[in-house]
Amino acid sequence: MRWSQTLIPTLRETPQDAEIASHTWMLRAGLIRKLAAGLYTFLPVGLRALRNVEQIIRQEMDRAGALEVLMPALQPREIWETSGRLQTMRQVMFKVRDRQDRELVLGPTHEEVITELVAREIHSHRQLPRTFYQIQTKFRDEIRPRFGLMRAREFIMKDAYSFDPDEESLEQSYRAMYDAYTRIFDRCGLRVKIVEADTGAMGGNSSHEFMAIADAGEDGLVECDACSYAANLERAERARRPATVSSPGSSPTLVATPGARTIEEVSAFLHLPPSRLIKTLVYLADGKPVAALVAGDRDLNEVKFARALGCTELGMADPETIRHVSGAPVGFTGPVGLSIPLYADHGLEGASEMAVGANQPDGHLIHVALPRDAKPVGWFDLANARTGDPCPRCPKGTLREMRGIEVGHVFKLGVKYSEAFQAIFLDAHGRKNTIRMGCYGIGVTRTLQAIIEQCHDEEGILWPASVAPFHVALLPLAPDAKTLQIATHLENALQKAGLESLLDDRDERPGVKFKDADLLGCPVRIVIGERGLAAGKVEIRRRNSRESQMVPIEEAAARVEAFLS
RNA sequence: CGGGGCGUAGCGCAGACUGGUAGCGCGUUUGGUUCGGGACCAAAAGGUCAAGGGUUCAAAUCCCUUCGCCCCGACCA
Repeated sequence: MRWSQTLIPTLRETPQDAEIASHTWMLRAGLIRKLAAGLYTFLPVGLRALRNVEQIIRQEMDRAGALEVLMPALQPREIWETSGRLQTMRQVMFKVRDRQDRELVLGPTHEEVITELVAREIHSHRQLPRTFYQIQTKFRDEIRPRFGLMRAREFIMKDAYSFDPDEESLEQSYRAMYDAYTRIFDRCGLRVKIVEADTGAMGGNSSHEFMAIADAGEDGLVECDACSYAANLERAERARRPATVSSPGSSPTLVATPGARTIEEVSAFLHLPPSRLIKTLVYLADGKPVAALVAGDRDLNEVKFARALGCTELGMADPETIRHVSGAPVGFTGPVGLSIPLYADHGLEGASEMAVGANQPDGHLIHVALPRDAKPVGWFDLANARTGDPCPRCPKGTLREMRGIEVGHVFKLGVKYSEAFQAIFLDAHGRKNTIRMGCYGIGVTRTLQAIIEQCHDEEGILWPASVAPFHVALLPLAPDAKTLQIATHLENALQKAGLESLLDDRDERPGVKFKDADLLGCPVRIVIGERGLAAGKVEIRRRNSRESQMVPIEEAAARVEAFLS
């Protein structure tokens, strides 16, 4: 490919909307351009990299025995009624109407479509197991599109769906996808952690997320330093450790804390660290007020709280309700004397000498000991896990927090969709059975951005060879015919070796070509300049290590191959 | 949807408080010189200052409304 024949609009400055490195580089290297919030055009170079990621995914899916299909993005609303997700996913669904005023949905995912298909076409155990996949555009009306391709409203996803006759077979299909995902992200050059995850709106019983480790990631996760435990923060447990019981000490005493509402304010006012305060958070669980108690330096995890309560709807209580149940404005609620059910984090078991809201305006209680002065209905793991917490799975391990980008997610769905769509088969004995399902997603466009988030430096992108839009950047420094002729010769030699190159044939000064080549980030750069040409040599340089060497022109292609293997 | 910020040339920004000529850098076009880390000289093009309304002799600037974009929270690949 010749630079002068394509469109690579590199930018010298960071565009205003770019907030994180990968977004900045995608824009500056001319890979994508924004049309509107969460909607992006892939330019030629960006598309090449995207296709490379897709190809890796396709190869590994095929290798795992999955069958490629292509389903419509436009879907009738009826199938969403059948699954019951018209309601549960309504916030993210784009809807359109046809000329007869029928409502259609732009597919945010394809469980409904594939299950409807399978219910029609698969009737026998002889047709099972099967796994289908597609690489296709999804539409989600995200509450907040963010960071370029990281969270877009229209994006490309690889989604796969497995259909098995029983749990054991599902386990195998799940494992096959899990292993394929591991290989895919490895081939893409991504460092990922596999974590236990919450199943969310997808439903089903168990799931794992593939997290590309990055500080800019939207998800928190924890990992044990001793065993293999790793989990999304939404779900991460922490071991319950017996409290170091100190004697309860003096009885609760009221102190005036005018205007001190937040943990920080109370902490500063009473000269106590936040860990010595107890947060009392009033929630409405299926309409009934309840309170969660966690240490002042901890965050309540609502997913865990909902699980402890066994409720279906959970939300923070409004100020009116809080005033009603506690007799004080927001900021002065405490467990002592509170008449609603108290759910306490197990880290507070046996805690004494704590400070809590006094349930009256501008007052807090000190010298509070928990089981003595307020009796929770039980002790639960309610707070988010964090660095330093004990591992829930092994005796010695300590958890460590990190951030990640969710690039893949695998679910064991069970029969949620197959029951709704009557996906039933006859087993070897002629008995009717419901098909077991699994579903497996990779955010393809997100993966591409995650790669850049992990592989860049202060000059630009550092593509792994497997996904690089070009293997080699060819830079003829002088615009004369002879230099260009050698560059063309090298282009052909590389092509014969199966390597793709970008020949920068623009009439630009060397500095501009160097800067743009660094921005683009092809793994290898060949410079054809006067310095080497005098000795019949060109310079070969690796983008990531910046090592370079002069090699004879005729050996260049072979040397590049060696670099890339 | 709640909170915060921003819309001025293709990109990055100044001008706004204190109303009166639309400006800077980069990029673009043409000509010339230059050619191993974002060159230099000369000339040129490019703007209904997001949109609509109001105040005023006069609005990019003050007021109101709307729209768009970005960031922080609840959702997800």
